[in-house]
Amino acid sequence: MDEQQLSRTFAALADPTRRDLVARLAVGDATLTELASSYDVSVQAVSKHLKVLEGAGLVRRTKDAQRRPCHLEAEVLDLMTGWIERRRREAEERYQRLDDVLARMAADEAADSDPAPRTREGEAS
Amino acid sequence: MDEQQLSRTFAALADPTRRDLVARLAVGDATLTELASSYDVSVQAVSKHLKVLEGAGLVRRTKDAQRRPCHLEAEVLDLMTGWIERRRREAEERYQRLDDVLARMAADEAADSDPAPRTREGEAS
DNA sequence: CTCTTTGTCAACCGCAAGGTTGAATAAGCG
DNA sequence: CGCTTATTCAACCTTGCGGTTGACAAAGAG
Repeated sequence: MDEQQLSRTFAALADPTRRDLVARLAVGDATLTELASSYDVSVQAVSKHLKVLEGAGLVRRTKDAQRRPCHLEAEVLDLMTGWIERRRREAEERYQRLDDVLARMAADEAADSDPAPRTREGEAS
Repeated sequence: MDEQQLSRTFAALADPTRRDLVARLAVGDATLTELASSYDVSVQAVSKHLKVLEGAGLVRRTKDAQRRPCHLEAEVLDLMTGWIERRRREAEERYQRLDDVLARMAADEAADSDPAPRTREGEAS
């Protein structure tokens, strides 16, 4: 059910401006106008970006008079790295399994039953 | 300059179907129809998804007769984790710095009754 | 050669993303 | 109080995404 959370977080970081905002906030909190001054888009656009980051749980906006300092909520990033590392590990395991190599050879043999030159099934020439 | 690469990779994984495809391919290579059978969308839609993943460098399609096995290129994932971990570390460092706590206190004080609101570290690094 | 399997290409649709401008709200400042 | 600053809300526009259907290419299988 945190699939949505994952989607939102990945989508949030898919935008270069938003990534830059996160990078900027990783260093220190900042307000909208402070942040917006770094980009050539309107303040409203940056506000929207921040709202997206907020929706992804990556940013929390606190209240201070009429300005609203943004704070990076870095723990959410662990959700992503968790997901990624899992796939990474699975792929690694698979790569190292002997069964896999054998299965690959069998599959090749089934595909074209000739004495094939075995490197990897990849580059067809 | 691999900003684009990052954007493409994050965007690719922002879609739940695509994430599932990656998860599926992390376990083992598969063809289009094999993969498509798991989802309730058309084969063409899945093909598009694979093309996106391919564009992000996450998948490589090899040729085998009329079918095209898909293989996960897991190293690209490291690009993301690299970026993420960097921000994570920066945020962590910042959190642990004493200066930061002091600045926070000063900022709080500034909010209440303040003569010198210039305590925030700007865009130094 | 014909038929079936596997996958791609092309055109189209609905919708949300990212951007704009313009007006509105909220809170310190003179 | 009225003005300025900081932020948001609302309407609108253009693009791209994820999906569809329909036609087409390529390569085994009969």
